[in-house]
Amino acid sequence: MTGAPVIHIVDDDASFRGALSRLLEVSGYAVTDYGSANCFLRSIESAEPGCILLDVNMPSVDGLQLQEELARLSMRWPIVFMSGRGDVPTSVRAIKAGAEDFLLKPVSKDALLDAIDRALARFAATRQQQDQINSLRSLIATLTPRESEVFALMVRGKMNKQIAFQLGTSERTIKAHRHMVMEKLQVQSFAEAVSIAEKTGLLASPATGDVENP
Amino acid sequence: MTGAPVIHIVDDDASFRGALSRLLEVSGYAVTDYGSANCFLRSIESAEPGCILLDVNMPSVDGLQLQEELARLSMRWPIVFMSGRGDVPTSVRAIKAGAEDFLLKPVSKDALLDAIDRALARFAATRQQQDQINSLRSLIATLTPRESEVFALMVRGKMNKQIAFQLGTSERTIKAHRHMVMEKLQVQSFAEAVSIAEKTGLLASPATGDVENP
DNA sequence: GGGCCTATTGTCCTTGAGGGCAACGTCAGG
DNA sequence: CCTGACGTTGCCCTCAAGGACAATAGGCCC
Repeated sequence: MTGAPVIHIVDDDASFRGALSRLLEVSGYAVTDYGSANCFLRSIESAEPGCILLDVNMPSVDGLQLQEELARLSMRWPIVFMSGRGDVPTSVRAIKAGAEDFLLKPVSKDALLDAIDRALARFAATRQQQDQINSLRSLIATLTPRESEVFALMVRGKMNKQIAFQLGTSERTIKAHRHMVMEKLQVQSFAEAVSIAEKTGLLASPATGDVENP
Repeated sequence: MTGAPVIHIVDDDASFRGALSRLLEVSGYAVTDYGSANCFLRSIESAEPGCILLDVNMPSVDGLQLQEELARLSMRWPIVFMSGRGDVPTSVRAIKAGAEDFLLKPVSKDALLDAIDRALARFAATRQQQDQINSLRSLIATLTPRESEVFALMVRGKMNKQIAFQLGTSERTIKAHRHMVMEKLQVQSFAEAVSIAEKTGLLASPATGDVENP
């Protein structure tokens, strides 16, 4: 099922959509197509991840609006726009919003395949690093509230005794929590723990009620 | 001198350039202007940092070429393009290469000031984080070659004895180097050292001849 | 040759981190 | 009422990290 990434075509012109589908399929891509933005949005939950070939001018919800909606849903799949009468402001807006490319109809086959390749490459790269962050976050999610507090303080370089004081408990307890943190995060060294905190943005957030070390 | 950021106008049309300069000056900006891309490139070393208002269509070196050249020089100042007869592919290329905006002549005053404000805001944000990275890198630059090796290994969670073995020296020596590293990086805790390594991309680079810990 | 920096190393001692073992109290579920 | 997860803590022991004090050796500049 989740083998190769899928190319999702969204265009209200059925004949164009069909032609495009066939073109991409013979080029070896997996393709699905939708006649409208709403149609795509409805099936988005079950859709295979991949990139989107999106027509700008569509009735009801146009391409840019769909792009906005996807951003709101945190669906950051790469988008390649296609437009018949492309104007500069529209293309600028699309690209600034993160579109991979903005092609003018009639679309040259080479340009299209090139854009799709770049989109898929970006997709792969993004997904890989996103997966990594997510797996780290899921590890962190297994920490109990108390362990999270200890984690946040230890990766800021606080000593056990300082953490104990700040949390109003004993050093031995902190050691116990710390042990659990290392175990749950599946790291062997303190350095790795700090690295995880850094990658997941934990160190960027404000120190929770930090008291400067005397 | 280095007070407010400067807006650098690059356009071959002298009258347009003049009008733009006056407009921006009365709006309270510091402005310099250049009649060609080469003219700008010649004075770039001594130029005040800021953003660039760049005409696309110029003889000899056009706006996009200047953008490329600046990227090659790692001059990542925000660029606002202006073009008389803007076409979609050109604008797409400019934005994809990182331009802040792409405006069509005649440029509306509001749109221009808005784009400039965004460009300057981005400039400030970028510069701030860049300055932070640079100051960290300059700290790292004070490390001797040997200290750098030790630093790279310690932030990967290696124990002193492992580092000593790998570098063919004694544990005591590593302790001495480690001490110097902490001092030169001006950090009190090991966690901060790891954090610096992470921020400066040191942890992303391949482990130098890493030997797995038995 | 003398002075200074870098790298190196040793010994001794202190402190911090971490683990083993054992135990206690609370609170939510079953 | 029993169980299990969570938070808690004491005692003791080991090992790693770090500082103090001291010393050696190679290079480089004056």
